Amino acid sequence: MSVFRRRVIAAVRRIPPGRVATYGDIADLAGRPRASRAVGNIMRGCSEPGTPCHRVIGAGGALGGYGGYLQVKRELLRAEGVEVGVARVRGFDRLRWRPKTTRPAPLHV
DNA sequence: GCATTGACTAGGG
DNA sequence: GCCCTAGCCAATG
Repeated sequence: MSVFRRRVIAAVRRIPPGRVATYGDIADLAGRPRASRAVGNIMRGCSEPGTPCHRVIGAGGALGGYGGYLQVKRELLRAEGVEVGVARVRGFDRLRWRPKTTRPAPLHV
């Protein structure tokens, strides 16, 4: 267990329900803005329990890989109120979790 | 300890 | 608007 890894997990757990964050965002929270790939590598298989890895998506609203669990990920996001297309998150820019701004709710649709 | 891989990102064609 | 290439970082073999 590396420090970076635990920080990544902590960042993911900080994502509020109904919100999503990109690997780059998680990496930034972990202190490595360019470690987006490493973030995905760490979450390989969602090692840590209680970690809403389904809220972690790719840049531009792309769900990313997630193997065959892509369907599950989409269902989980939809269950939280996040509209997900075939392979893209709708309103991603609105639902994107911003730790610095921490918007409680999306403004003007 | 070195080399390869991987749920990625941004830029160019 | 989609596909390919280059870059970056950590984990794994």
